Amino acid sequence: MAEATFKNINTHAIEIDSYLRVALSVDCVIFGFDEHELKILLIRSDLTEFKNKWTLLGDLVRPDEDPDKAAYRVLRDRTGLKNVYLEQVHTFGKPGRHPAGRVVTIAYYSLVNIEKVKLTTLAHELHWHPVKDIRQMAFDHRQIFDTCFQQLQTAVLDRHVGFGLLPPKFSLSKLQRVYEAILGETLDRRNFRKKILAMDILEDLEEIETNVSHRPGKLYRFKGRINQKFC
Amino acid sequence: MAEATFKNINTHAIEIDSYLRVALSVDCVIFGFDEHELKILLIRSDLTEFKNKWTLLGDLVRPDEDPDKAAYRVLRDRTGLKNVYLEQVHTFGKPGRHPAGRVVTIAYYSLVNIEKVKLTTLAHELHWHPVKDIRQMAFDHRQIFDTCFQQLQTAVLDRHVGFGLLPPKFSLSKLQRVYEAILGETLDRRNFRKKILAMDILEDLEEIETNVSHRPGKLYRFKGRINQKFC
DNA sequence: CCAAAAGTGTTACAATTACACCCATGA
DNA sequence: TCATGGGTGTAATTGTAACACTTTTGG
Repeated sequence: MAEATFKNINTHAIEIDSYLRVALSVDCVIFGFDEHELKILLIRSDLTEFKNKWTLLGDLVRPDEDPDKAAYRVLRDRTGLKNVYLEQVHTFGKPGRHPAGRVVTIAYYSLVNIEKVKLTTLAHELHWHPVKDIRQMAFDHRQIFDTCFQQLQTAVLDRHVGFGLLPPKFSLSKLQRVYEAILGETLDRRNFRKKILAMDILEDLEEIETNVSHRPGKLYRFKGRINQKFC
Repeated sequence: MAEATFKNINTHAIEIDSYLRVALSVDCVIFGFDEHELKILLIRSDLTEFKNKWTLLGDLVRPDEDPDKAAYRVLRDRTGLKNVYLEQVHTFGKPGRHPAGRVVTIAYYSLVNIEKVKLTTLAHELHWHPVKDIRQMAFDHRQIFDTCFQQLQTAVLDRHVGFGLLPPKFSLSKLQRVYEAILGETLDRRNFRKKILAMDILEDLEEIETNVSHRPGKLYRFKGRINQKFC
């Protein structure tokens, strides 16, 4: 079992043979919030193994590209957006997970303001899918989605990342709907407002909604960054 | 910017050129608990760039090896242990992080019962370091350690993973010392006991400590698995 | 004036914190 | 008998959960 010494990459200068290398990709679960519903952005695969199955947006990480940057690149290319919330979640690397050979993928989720997303191309039926309708997906993407969605549910309570799904100005009701969509449960309006306002993370813009056929809500802005992980 | 279509690995059958491949490693932050202190297992690097700096235990992931399995392999080879708590934390892949070229590493932390660890070889001064003494490390290993330690601090409260550091039978005081060592703060004894016992995750073994020069504590066993992620 | 959603406080309950004395053992 | 850590309960505080009516707007 244990030999006298281990030669490895942390302790010794070692040649990394080509056969030891793997392809590295990033896959992004891009969440958007459409009035009342959480959605993710998907395209169809053309691979014979997964013909017509839905897949996440991803790409190979380029030589000398930081994986985080690669994920931002995918987002920018697909949504036109630059300043979005992005968080690395988990790396999936089971052998056989990809028909093209050994492809290890780093999964990210990101939160975008869906109104700002201009889908510049609808190639491969790129479009938004309600989270509640997600069934089978290509590769292990269903598992990746599940992991990312769980992470989002934790993060919205712990770190209040939900603001990433909203425009800069929003009413408390919109914010509540975001929390409800992510958590999949309804929340008490008074308790929600109390809690959020007590956190002192919102700035009252002294403005109200317009063109709503009911009493307009006050508008707020999220103070500071959602967390340190912006690009 | 956005082209009409993107050819990528999720949608098209693509040749993965060799230059797109990277070396993939795993690095393990192996935590042990030595009476009153949290420690991690480190060795010294021989690489000229990091001569005599401390490094985590890691290795290249083998062709067709599941990264999780690779992490278990590293643990088994270095500690002789098989059934340990292991959790993937984050993947670090900044270009330039490793002098051998493009090496992307998946970081794990693991929790072992330090009494069971027989360091079969002391090559490269393999030994336990108090967490509080950790300073500089080779590569980006200091950052990896910080990330894993933070994760552990969250996990011990959320998922009570701390049991992984203890032998099967332990007293409540030992358990409390584990929590205190991980969190870096002292806890109230009565409140701690109340909380842990209320969770109904401990089995009273109807045994007591022996050979202690004070009133012996009752021994308990952790019911069920720490979480689903055992090997 | 009707429909729709905004705004607002109080009370009950649960969880957390703070805190001090006696007990069992080995030396 | 002394030193050491084990074992135990209660009261105060804080946080969470439940709950209903009035207001403002557009149609």
